[in-house]
Amino acid sequence: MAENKRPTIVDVAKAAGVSISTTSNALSGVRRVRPETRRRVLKVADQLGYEPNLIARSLVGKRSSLVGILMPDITDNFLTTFVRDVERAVATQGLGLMIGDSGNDSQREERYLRAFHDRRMEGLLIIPTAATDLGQVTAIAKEIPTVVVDREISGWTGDFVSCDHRAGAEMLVDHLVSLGHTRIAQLAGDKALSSARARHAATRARLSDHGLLSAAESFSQFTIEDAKEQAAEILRRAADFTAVIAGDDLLALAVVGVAHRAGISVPGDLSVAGFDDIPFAELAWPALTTIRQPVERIAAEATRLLLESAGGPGRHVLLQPELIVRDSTVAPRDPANPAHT
Amino acid sequence: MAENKRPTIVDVAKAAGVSISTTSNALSGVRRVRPETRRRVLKVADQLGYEPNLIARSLVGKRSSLVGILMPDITDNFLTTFVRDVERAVATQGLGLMIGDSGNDSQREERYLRAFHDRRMEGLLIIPTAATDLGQVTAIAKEIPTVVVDREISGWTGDFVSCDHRAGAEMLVDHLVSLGHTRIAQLAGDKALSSARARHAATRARLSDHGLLSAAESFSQFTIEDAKEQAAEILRRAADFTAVIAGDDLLALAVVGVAHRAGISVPGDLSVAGFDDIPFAELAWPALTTIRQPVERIAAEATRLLLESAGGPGRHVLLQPELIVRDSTVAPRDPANPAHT
DNA sequence: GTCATGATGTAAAACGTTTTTGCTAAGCTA
DNA sequence: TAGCTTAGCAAAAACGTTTTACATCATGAC
Repeated sequence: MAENKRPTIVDVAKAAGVSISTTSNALSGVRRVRPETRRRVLKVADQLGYEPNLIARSLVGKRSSLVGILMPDITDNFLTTFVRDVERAVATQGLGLMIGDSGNDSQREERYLRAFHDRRMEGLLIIPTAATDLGQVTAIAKEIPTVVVDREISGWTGDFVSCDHRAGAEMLVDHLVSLGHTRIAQLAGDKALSSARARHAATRARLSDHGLLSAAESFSQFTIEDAKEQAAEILRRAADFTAVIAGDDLLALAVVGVAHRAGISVPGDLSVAGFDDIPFAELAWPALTTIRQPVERIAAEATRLLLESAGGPGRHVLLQPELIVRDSTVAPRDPANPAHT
Repeated sequence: MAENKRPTIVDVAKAAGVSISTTSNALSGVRRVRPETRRRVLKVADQLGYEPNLIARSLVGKRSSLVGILMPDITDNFLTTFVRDVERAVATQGLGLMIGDSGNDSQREERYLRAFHDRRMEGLLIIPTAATDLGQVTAIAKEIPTVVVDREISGWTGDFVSCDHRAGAEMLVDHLVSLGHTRIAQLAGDKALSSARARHAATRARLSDHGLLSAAESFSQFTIEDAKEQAAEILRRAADFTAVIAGDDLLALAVVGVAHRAGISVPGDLSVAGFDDIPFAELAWPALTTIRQPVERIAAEATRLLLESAGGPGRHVLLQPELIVRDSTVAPRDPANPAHT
């Protein structure tokens, strides 16, 4: 099988009767070559089926043309969409995307970070966990443009882009209050995550702006098991509320499911609102009122920062979310006397 | 910033007072060096913070240590899980995963295939679309170990791994029939996809084995919009069935939603079954009866084939799915006289 | 006629590894 | 003592590009 070795640039050069450098220039167009020569080289390259070796190019150019993304769980529907949009964004720049899913394991997180470093990634997108090693990230960020997305790493001074979680939480509270709800419970997300904390705190603060208190509060991981458990828990513990604000759509859907099973109808007896606007929010029954994160813009901004790589002080980009009102939130039947008790 | 250039192996060699080759050998352990020398090299490398450049290593070793995965839509929950499991599997081999999401666009599919080829991937996993270019894939497969997953490309003679769609469909039919259903409709997936076709044909055949005919049949893309539309359509067109077998969980969930909105209760008036067992199947209300694909094993087998790369005739691996009975399927109220008409 | 200039091309260096080959000294056999 | 193996290390080739530094020649300005 010696004959089907891939042709290299020297094969092309030989066949075209010119030097390697001329071949390179003819192919890349970085320097002028005589049109006739150029045509000949191109033709020969085509005939031979020459394809430049990107690895060799990377070595000399010091550009791997690869960006890496590190995240705790790609099956989280928000992250899935984000990955898709990032991939689309970097692809238009001729870059590839290498993914690292740590599964919330800090050891694997460290391994991926090291791997990204060794592979000389051109940029890194990091969706941190609570355990993300600030020191390691900061060290790597000195050599590789790095932007942290969605959640903060405490102490991080580099680029950061995220949706305005606070604003989203406020929209949700305002929406429910305007519908007439006064007893609102909160099933917040993992309090170890800055995004979940921000939503939780903002919800609470906005409630108090309206002169209200959380009717009940609970926290949950963003996993299906825990979501179901905590949803059941909050419905059991306190029953005198007419609406639930969930930390994300997964939690909201869990609340809906558990409520139904308990004979509480949504939205009749209980309004439920989520966060993220994952694809299933629209499909679910009832369709979920939620806050839509501008995922595509987050992806676009993140890759933009990556490629511009100012090097100056950390830039913070906060993107505005949008309230999507669907069927899971309605006015309470009788605010003073909820039906499901 | 000249001082924080990354140290190379020659820096280490100089600092340790040995040759480059000795340094390389001491580091990699591929050839014996005197223990004392080895220790010195290791110590110096550590002090300097030396990290080998994987790109250079790739160039000489002709191994990119990267595998690529090409798929039509990563936001499809089945594929998301698959990607996660593949990533985990290749990571244990020290390999990275580069993703390509074609968004069902054949032009982008071709571009990705070319990019994977140029980057000298060590292996390729392909989840094809109806438009996947057999010629291109076959050509690339001559140089890069390639395995096609989940759906067939007609004419493909290489490695292939998939769940046994036929068996899954049969389980579903048997399950519904054993519950007492005799009028079963089918909302099949995209008929351009071999997997969806296989499920559809097997469902039909098994029904006929039981002496039954499809009460209604319809096809849908695996997108939310079309799913909703086709679900509504099939419920409108014919109402004399007591169960629906959907092409996947997304479609099943769409049927559930549309049915509820139309005042048809699931599973009271209508049983619904899906396929894939995506995470939401369990969370939904009612929890979805479905066929669980052995995603993790599919991922494991696919990467195994990739790395073993027999080179012989194409190997076919068919993995057995599992019936997961949940709440969305029950015995029909009155088989002869469905309640929802 | 000389000299700068621009167009075109080549040779060689560089990128950072791994691997092959060669060299030296020491140990062993006969 | 000659010959042979082996351990340990070094030198250099190789991987396939891009880029830099020259070389050549024609052109036009003065």
